[in-house]
Parts: sequence; structure tokens; C-alpha cells
Amino acid sequence: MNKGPYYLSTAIAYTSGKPHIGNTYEVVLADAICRFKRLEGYDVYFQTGTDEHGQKIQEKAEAAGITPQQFVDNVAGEIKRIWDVMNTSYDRFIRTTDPMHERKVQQIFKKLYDQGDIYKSEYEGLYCTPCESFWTESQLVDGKCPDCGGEVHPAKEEAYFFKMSKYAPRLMKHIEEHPDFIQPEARKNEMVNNFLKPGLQDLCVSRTSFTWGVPVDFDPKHVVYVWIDALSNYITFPGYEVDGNHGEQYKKYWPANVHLIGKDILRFHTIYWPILLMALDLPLPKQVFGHPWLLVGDGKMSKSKGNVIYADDLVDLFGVDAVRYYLLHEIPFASDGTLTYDLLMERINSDLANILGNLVNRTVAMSHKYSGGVLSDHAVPGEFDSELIDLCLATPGRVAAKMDQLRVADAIDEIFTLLRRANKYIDETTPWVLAKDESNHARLDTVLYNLLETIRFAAALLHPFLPDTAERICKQLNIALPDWDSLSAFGGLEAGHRLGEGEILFARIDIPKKMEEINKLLAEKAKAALPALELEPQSGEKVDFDTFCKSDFRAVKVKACEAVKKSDKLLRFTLDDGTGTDRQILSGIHKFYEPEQLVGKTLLAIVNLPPRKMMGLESCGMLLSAVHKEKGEEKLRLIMLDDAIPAGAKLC
RNA sequence: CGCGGGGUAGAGCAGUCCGGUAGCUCGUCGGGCUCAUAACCCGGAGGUCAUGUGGUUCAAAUCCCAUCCCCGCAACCA
Repeated sequence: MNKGPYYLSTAIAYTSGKPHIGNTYEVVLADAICRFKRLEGYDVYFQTGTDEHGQKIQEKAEAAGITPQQFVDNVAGEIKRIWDVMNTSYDRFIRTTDPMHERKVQQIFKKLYDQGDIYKSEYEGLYCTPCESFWTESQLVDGKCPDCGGEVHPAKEEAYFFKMSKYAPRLMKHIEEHPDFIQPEARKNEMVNNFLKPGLQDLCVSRTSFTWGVPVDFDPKHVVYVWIDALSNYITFPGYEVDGNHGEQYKKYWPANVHLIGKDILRFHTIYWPILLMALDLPLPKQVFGHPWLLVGDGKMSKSKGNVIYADDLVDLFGVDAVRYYLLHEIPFASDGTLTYDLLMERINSDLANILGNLVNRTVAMSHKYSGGVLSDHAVPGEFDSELIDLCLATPGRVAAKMDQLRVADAIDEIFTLLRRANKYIDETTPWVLAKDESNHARLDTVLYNLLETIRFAAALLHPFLPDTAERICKQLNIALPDWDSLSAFGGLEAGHRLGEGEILFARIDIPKKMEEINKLLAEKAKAALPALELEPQSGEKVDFDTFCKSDFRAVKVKACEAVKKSDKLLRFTLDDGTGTDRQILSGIHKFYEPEQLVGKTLLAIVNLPPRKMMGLESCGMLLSAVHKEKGEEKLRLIMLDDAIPAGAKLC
């Protein structure tokens, strides 16, 4: 049954690097919504993709020694791969470097210019010459450039501007008349109070400071800045044409039902984008949902903190549906969620393995054991049946209601409420007791039927969230994925139907053991990320020759060497320095050498340093070593000299 | 006076808009069961809902006021 078109877009991912699990959350959320809408019978168009222009990409490509196009090709490929790893069912993966898109962006820009909404002026700001960047007063750090810390000076740059203020009252009215336009609601107030009410400034929509972008065709030293370029993807790819000869998809799907975006870019999607559409005289999207963020541990993911988690790594560890489940279920509707390995494993065990997996497993196992895996008539109703059946019939509607509000986590909860009820039903009806008495077999068959039918409902409803798992459940039931209409009545399974083989859906995880494994993996990863070899940078400071000559370097022979008591670092050397009197030197190198290795070696020492006490012992000089870092680990080797050199020989 | 979000059981959260028995999941303790992945089912303990024994009210987690604390606003960002 076709319930009409449904167009959902994600924000397009910026191709500056590999997306982490937080970036991936958005597309998984979008996927769950789209799959659910398809299940309900909507004709869904799900668009995602990449935003590939801009200064940053130009710079990164330069640094990597490749062209920007090569750079974005690589990253876009990686992003698409991760979207696929997450099993997302996008209908189209778009890229803003698509020539078709670039052509349309130029046409849109020209149209807005011709009708007077875009005008040429000057961008004034504080300019940092070495960084070639403009900054606002508020961005400065101590009045200096936040990038390089250098001086900034007021400067002007020619730029095109969009007349935002012209459309502001219309937008205000639209927001007021469409309370669902901006979700969650708290965000709406934020936008209205912070941006619309104080008055909109005209938006700078072109740049001359970099070239990796869509050129303004009538003024080629300008490139179209991100707003018009990136935002317009939502209409250009479905087939918008400036001349009104729109493509089929555009005619069918625009305006979009939902733009799903991160809460940080809400401003662009709820103010600039609607105004842009008004200027083009196009209908506005029905809803913009700014979803919360996924945090890791107690903060944002950050490469410098070393806590970045990537979706594909998690999938390797736990499987795609477990990761999808966590993302979809553990992130609240309007506030940020957190991801930790512990929490993830706890959810897998308690929800996926215990409640869902075990229910399917025990039911299918009993069916095979007691009825040879063949369904019979479910003709003997009994106590507890109606409660289970009623909940089955009520659940699809409840899930749909939550999904309409985009409350995905709550929708999943509804399904698990049903699964919990089914587990309880088993305890209430005690099939293993019924099985003991032949006269109860008809009732036993009914109980098993009710359970299997409940699982059929659950499989259908779970599919949008856990597509692989839903299919595996169906395989065990030996049925095709049930459609939405089949959930309007209890009794979809037929008598005489033969079940498939039972299979464990989610194995319980031994959390401490798995954690150990993960820590090992993380440590290896962290190590691999460190530079292979690090050398101390050379000193720029000069030392004059006379000062250098004052240092008295001598060859010394190790007569004895022992670890200093109560010190984990220090070794105590008794050295022959050629004077006839033993010289004692302490050196903090126990981490690198065992004392007995060094006895008899010829080393190099500076002997005219002032004596110094360490751990109560006097050290007269210093042994010289060569140091460097490997994979972040400090390495040290003593300077060992040819044993033919006599003790006390001076270096010069 | 920068802005915004938040403080509810050991953990994670809902409830706050629209006052009326403080709820869910996990964990924990006890019991039941044995079909099942030591799973499942039942019950208990655990909270002065950040503070002010503040205000409004018959009634406040919820509305008002004040105070304290945490988090983001630094791009590796959605």
C-alpha cells in the first residue's frame, strides 16, 4: 500500500577526514526512520552524501601532495564505505563535486543575483596575512589570530552578499505557523531569540581566498561559499532546475519531509536555507530535526584525547546490529548520549542476548523439541493469551506513533516491552509442564503458536533498526519479512508451517574478558598512530668554542655496576677514569640496561660537572647516551667506545 | 551581568510544558523456574527529585525567586 512520498535527507558529511562514530550516528538514525517509513508503506527517498568544497580541503590536499579532487575522492569513498558497513539503505549518495550540481549552483547563484537578492559588496573584518583568513572580534585569542597567534589588521575583501533581512519576517511567520518546523522545540526558541529577533545580517555567500569550490560564472575570481553550494544539494540532486523544468524525483519528493542534521548546523538549516528557498520561490521542507550528539566517555571525541571511536572498528568487535542498536536506543531524543565500551556490552547482553536472542532461541528450541518444528492449529485458548495478543496488536501503532515524532529510542522500547511480555508469557504458561502430559498437547501448540506469532510481529518491527537480525529471525521462522498489513491481525503464521533451524542471534559477551581484548587492541592502535621515529629538534642556540672546550669528556671503563637500592631508575657505576682513583657516577638508565651487562665496557663521561647527590649517593659526572623516541617510546643507548681506548683518554 | 544545556536510587535516563501516589532500564539482594545464551519470571532494598526547613498553592520534582555545582560555545565535529 502506497502512503505517498517521503523524502528524508541527512546533512552531507564534510570530506576533511574519516567520520567517527558520532558522525555515523546521523546516517544510522536516518536509516532507521527511512526503513520504518518504507515498512509502513511510504515511497521513501533517502539522500545522503558529502560536502567536498572549501578552503580546508584545499589545504589538506596540498599538505598531502595530491589534488583536491583526489583528496575528496578518497575521503568520500571512505565515508560511503562506512555508511555501507552500517548497513544504511540510502537511495542516493550525492557529492557536491558532481558537475551537474556545480552547474545548478551556478545557475541558482546567477538567478539570485539577477533578481537582486545577491549583491556585490565588501567583506570587512580582521585579517591575518600569513593565515589568509578573516576573523571576527570574538574569535580572536588575546587580540591575536587564533590559528597562528600573529597580528591581525582590519581589511576588506570583495564578496557577494545575500539579503537575508528581506525575508526574515516571512520566515518568522512560517516558524510561528508551523510549530513542528524546528525540532526539538527548545531549538526553535534558540533560533528565534538569538538570530531572528535581533535582526538578520546579510550573509556572505562568496569567497576569493581559495579556489576549491564552484566558481561564480559571471565573476570567476569568486567561488560560491558553502551555504548555497552545500545546502542546495537537497534540491539539485532530486532534479531541481532553475528554469522550472524539474526532474521527476524533484516533482515527486520536494518539499522534503525531514532534514536530519546535527544540532550545531541548525542555524543554517532553519534560517539560511529556508530563506534561500523563499528567494527561489520554492516550498520549505516540512521539518528540520537537529539531533543531539554522541559523546565518548566523559567528553567529546577528540584525536588529541585519543578517544576517537570509529564505526567500522566497533562493527568488527560487536557486529553491525549491536552497534546500530546502541546508537538508536541509547541516545535520548533531545540531549547528548554517551558511548562507552562497558555500556555497549551491557546493552548487548541484557537487551539483545537475554531479552531478544534468548526469547527467540528458547521458543524455537521448544517448538522443535515438543512439536517437531511444525506449527499446529492454535485452537485452545487459555489464560494469559489475550494479554499477549492485545499487546502484539497494539505495538505496531505505538511504535509508529513514536517514530512519527522521531523518538526512535522510545519506539525500540515499545518493541522490547512486547518481547519482555512474551518472556513472561512463557513463565506463565509453562510449556515444559504442558509437554509432560499428552492431554495438554493442543494447548501447548497454542502457546507455542502465540509465541512464534509474537516473534513474527517483533521481527517485522525490528527490521528498520536491526535489519540483519530481523532477517535471521525470519530465517528461523522460515518466513519472508512480514509486511505492515500483516501486522493488523494476529495469526499470520499458518498451521502446518515448518520452522527453520534455531540459531543464536547474539552471544552473551564475557565483559571483563572482552574488555581486556579491547584494551589490548586500543593500546596497539595508539602505538601504531605514533610516529615511528622522533628526534629532538636541533638547538638553534649557539655555544661558543671556549665554553664547549671547558667540558672535559673522558673515556671511562666500568669496574662495577649495581642497581641503587629503593630506586627503580638509578644505576651506580664505579669507573676507572685513568686517575687511579675510582670515580662514582649515578645514571638513571636502569630501564634500559641491567647492571651486569655493563661491567667492563668502555663508556664516555663528562667528568668536570659539579658533583650531585642522588638518593643519598654522590654522582661525579655524567655518562653520555644517545636518545630518541620510537612509536612514542623512549629509547636510550649508552655511548660505547672501542675497548682499545685506555681509561682516561680525553676527547677533543 | 555572555549564551545555551543540565543536576531525580550505585549507573544511565523518563517525568517538568499542562502541579495531585517518584517511574523505567541496568546493577544489587532474596525467591521461583528449568524450555533457553548462568538465561527467563516474581519480590525486596535503595531517592528529603542540587541547595535555600525560600515564595505561590489545599497540594511543588513540576510554577516563581535566589544560590551553588557540572557540561558545551576552542573544529578532530554531526
